[in-house]
Amino acid sequence: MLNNLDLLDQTFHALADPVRRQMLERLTDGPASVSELAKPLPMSLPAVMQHLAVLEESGLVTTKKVGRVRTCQIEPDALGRAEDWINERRTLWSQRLDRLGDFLAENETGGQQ
Amino acid sequence: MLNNLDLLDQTFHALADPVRRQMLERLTDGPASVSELAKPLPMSLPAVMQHLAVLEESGLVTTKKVGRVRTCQIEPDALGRAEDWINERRTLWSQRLDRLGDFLAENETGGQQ
DNA sequence: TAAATTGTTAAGCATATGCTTAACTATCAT
DNA sequence: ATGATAGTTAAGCATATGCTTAACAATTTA
Repeated sequence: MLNNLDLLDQTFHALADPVRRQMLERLTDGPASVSELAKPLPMSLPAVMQHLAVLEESGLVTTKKVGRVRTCQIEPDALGRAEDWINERRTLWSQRLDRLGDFLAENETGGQQ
Repeated sequence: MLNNLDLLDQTFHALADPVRRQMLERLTDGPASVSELAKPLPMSLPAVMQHLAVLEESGLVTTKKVGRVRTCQIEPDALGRAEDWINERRTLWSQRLDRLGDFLAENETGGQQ
């Protein structure tokens, strides 16, 4: 539980917007320029740049400018942070439900209220 | 890609706040009342209720009121939605990186720029 | 060099978020 | 019935988000 938490905040926040998820899905097919990312989106270029900034701050995407073109690509490790938190919770939650199931089974002799 | 997406938005948004994650972590240990959830949090009860509302809307938490006490519990399946999206992306992303690695290896004969 | 392409910055604006306090309701205990 | 407990609702407020349009800058390309 480090300052790591702020990055988790930013990662989940970045993922919470369908436009940003769409951008990530596009980048799954390979690197893209800002304009390419913007093309399918129903908004101005500056708006796309702002979404891109959120993705960069979260670490989910990195970019590099060459000439006048900025190329964007995904950063798989960043997604790992969110994945780890969720997987850990899921494990604990299902364990808890299992124990609850056992408890209910053990007390099934009488009757359910 | 159904209306499912709105729920994904809500789920990731719910997870993007450290207070809400803390509430979820508390609920991992078992059901709790609203007051119990609020006790460790440095904010008013109404503020906690608002966070709870976000968690409920996302489906991550369900509640039930008995007498004057509202009991809250986690809903593992809801977390599965976020987990699935992330896991799918991670798989695709690492496949892409593998292909990229292969490509780089194949062209390693000459030299890297 | 002039024009087109690609991206960036700044300002403004409407709405959403995350809190607060105050007032209120419902239930339980005495 | 009185008071304490648990939760709820409403209003207000500061800040953050998600866009927009209007300049502006840096590269190509012609």
